[in-house]
Amino acid sequence: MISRKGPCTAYALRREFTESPSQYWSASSGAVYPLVRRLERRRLIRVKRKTRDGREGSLYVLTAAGHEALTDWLNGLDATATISVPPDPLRNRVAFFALLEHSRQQVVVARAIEGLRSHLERVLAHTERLETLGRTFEYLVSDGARRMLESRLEWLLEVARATGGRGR
Amino acid sequence: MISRKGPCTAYALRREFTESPSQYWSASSGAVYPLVRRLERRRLIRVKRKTRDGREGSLYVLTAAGHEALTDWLNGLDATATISVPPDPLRNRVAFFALLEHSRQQVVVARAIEGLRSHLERVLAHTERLETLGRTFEYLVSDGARRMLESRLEWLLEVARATGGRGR
DNA sequence: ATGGCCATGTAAGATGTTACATGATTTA
DNA sequence: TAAATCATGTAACATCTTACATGGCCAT
Repeated sequence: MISRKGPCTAYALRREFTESPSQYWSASSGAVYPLVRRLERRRLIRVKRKTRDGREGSLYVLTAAGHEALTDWLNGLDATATISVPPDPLRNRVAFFALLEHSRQQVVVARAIEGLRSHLERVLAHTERLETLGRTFEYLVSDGARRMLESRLEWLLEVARATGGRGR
Repeated sequence: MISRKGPCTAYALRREFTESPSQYWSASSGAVYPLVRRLERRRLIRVKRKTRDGREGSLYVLTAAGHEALTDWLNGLDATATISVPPDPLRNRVAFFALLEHSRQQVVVARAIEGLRSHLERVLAHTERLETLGRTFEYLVSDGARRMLESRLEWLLEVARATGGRGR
């Protein structure tokens, strides 16, 4: 993120995390400020200069070692850990679904389908906006999220058939 | 897992994690033994009896509070955090792909596509085996993983078009 | 009877969460 | 100018990783 944004403060990074539509980034100050210090200690980033408002605070940039670590990470796109099935709290719960009463299964799956549909609508709108703006990689990322939601929705419909079909 | 397996030791739980095709479970002894203690301290599980081989070790079962926590968790299937886009290290890297040279982008994406294809074959075989065995929920979970891989593969092909189409 | 794996752990260090503290800046 | 918010943190606690320790079981 520092490489993409240029010189920025720890707080600016926090904002990126906070505003991300993805919920998997640790945006708390207790996570970000110590993280920035560790990156500095490991010489992957360095202070370019102090901020010029009255506050304590620094603008960080990547070091050469930081750039190298970044391209290494990007080149790991084809690593097995990157490629193999990502975790999914929805799939994870269904794995233990047999422990739930059958009637509850149907209720909860039906509600999840509704929730997924409305979430999908929002993501789709966002994806189309990025496409018309011509922001290629942002569009691709959003479209990846959209595809994942669609595939999960179809899958949930299959789950609903499997749990509903045997009922009563 | 304790509820599904019946009385079992911490080590038996470790085995389940280790053998899971998903790589997101912490199977190290340094994670599992302390976890079991915490669950016991919080009265979600309790010792049913000691093991009968010569070793120290206990068989654990759920308490009433543990059953309640489990069904609460399963009923959270439709919560927003459960439903919304799950994290994906592949998508995450593509989000920063503009920082990589164009020629590297193409190489790495092509390799990722190959890797995804072969991974998908293995998961597909596993899914079909579970279906013929009639193990409904295990089949559904595996099929969810398969669908996710397929949708990511199609998406990667789109990424390849987008990065390749603009190249020289 | 012994070497290798099974089973049960512990210790140190890394990282994240939650809650709090403190001063600067902005806004009503 | 008082209240709200911005910005920069710290502290305590929870959890996970990596590496190690220890003793039981089992096959040769």
